[in-house]
Amino acid sequence: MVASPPPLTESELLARARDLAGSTLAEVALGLNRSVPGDLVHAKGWVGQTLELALGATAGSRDQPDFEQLGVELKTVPVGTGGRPSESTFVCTIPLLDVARSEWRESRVHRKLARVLWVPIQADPERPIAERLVGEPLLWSPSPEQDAALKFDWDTLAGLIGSGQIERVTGHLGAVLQVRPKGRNAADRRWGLDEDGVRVLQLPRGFYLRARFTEGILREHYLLPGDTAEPTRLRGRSRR
DNA sequence: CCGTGATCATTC
DNA sequence: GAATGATCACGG
Repeated sequence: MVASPPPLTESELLARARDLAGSTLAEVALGLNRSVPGDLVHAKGWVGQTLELALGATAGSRDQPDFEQLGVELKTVPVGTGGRPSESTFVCTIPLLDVARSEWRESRVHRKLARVLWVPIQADPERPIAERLVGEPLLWSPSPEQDAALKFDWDTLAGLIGSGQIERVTGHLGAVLQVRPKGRNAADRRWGLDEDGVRVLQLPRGFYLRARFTEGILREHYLLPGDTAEPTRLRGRSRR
């Protein structure tokens, strides 16, 4: 068995994803003739790319939905103990030169998040990559409230960047959406605009969903622990 | 060369 | 510990 052909419908995609739920990453990789890295230091995208292959995603690195035919984006999300996301979720890079002229409804963020297949992946650091489990998938579109929250942050952040105030845009801004570096390293540069509209080289950045926002998405669909109070268990104690 | 797949690792 | 800023591999 090798990579799957693209699914023809959302139902088919969802069915495939459900079939993978409960498998270990080693089992998924074995079916694809893929080896499993011992750690992710030099393979940070390995989990996402493996699931893309297993589910028949087609877009590669192009600025298109992973499942082009369906307009669906695939996102694996690492979850720790308690099933809560342990990382933010990368959405897309920011087109520094023309973000000023774009609008929310036409933005990359809006397009990417219009339809997302979330696949939680068990990712306790202690657990070897091979033994991590694939979780139950969730096919999601933003609720009106979620869309409004995303738009609010996007308007703010894109507005700052578009007006050349990118230096003021740190990871601290945004309730649900944030901007963080997204490049080869801190020396990487892309063309952007300064406050006078002059082309200047800037650190490339991307939009990310805060883990708390993703947690809310998962919580709508799954019953996550933590809803019930777990008052002071282990509070104030250190390990070992 | 750039965007996508993300997680790492240093700083709060 | 959590969050921000930095980093790594790959495909087209």
